[in-house]
Amino acid sequence: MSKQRFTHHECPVARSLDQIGDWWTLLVVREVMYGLHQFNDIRKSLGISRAVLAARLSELAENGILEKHDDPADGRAAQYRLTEKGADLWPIIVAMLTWSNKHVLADGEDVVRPINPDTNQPIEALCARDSVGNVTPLNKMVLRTGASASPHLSARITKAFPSAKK
Amino acid sequence: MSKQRFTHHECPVARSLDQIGDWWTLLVVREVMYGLHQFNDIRKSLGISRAVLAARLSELAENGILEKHDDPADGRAAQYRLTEKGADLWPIIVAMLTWSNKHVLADGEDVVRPINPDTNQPIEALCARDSVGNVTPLNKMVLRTGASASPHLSARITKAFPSAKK
DNA sequence: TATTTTAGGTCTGTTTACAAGACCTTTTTT
DNA sequence: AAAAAAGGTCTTGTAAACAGACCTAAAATA
Repeated sequence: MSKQRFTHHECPVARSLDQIGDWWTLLVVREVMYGLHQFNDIRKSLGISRAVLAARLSELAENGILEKHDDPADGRAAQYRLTEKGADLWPIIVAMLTWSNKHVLADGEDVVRPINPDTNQPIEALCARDSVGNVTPLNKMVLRTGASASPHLSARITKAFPSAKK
Repeated sequence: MSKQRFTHHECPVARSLDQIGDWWTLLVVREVMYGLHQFNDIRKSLGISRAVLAARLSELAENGILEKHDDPADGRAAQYRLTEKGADLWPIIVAMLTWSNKHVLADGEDVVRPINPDTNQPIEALCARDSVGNVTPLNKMVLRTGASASPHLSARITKAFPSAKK
């Protein structure tokens, strides 16, 4: 059987992994975020093979995460740009960066840190703003199922997050 | 040549993908977060093959994301529990959930939403708290390299985030 | 007690994905 | 006109994912 896809999964996390869960995909997105827009620049920076990069780029374009444009200055070259959907992957990248800085890198290693440009201070933790403007730490946050959830998933989530009463 | 690993990469994002970048890994973590702790429960819920789940669980344990405990009530069973490092993956899961709800799910589909339990309101956006307590939206945040960064990476990040002056 | 079921794996054969590098086409530079 | 470069595709070898059979120890059942 072919590699499983998660499109049929109910959980939104699984369905996002279907689009960005590949080993290389988020790294390609990161390279574009960091300012590389051409095939060969991305390829050299990542050390990825041509065939795999071509496949990833075309999947990312199919999924509306990147757009391929003609380079106005060079008829051979293409320009890969993030769509809004692609730019919205930023919080995921930042969350991974924060986790990695805390748990993966060696003690004292200081490679890249997220910074609040207003205060010039390093970011300490991610948090969440709700629809009335309140801010809460992420670890206090809970999940609740909505109208599209199956009874089975609703039961699981309710059990896992008992404090999220309706 | 074997599948590439990202351990040797400089970027923390790549190095986190080395531990959690596999198709199945984050889904296994999510299942444990949602309250499944036994091998067969996770396997049935995900529809993953036995061999692949065993491999993922043992990698997750090697990387200190899960711990395998004996079930005190059943000598056959094992209990997989998140470590602090594993529990700290929560922001990544939430970021993916938020992105998926906005960009992957169909319009009007409402499966699982993050909720602020204090106000009972849905989460609208992720943000970041810096070391002096200021909160800033994630899309304003910038990156800055630290002492361990190579000149090459420093140049790239500085160019990509010109507003993050030293 | 003997048998069956269950938990948690490992093993096998097949299919797919990834890797390096050769090759190709179009456009640009020399 | 020739060479180089951009952005691929194609080929071949290796590694990993898949389904399902098989295995061992513990628990439940007859």
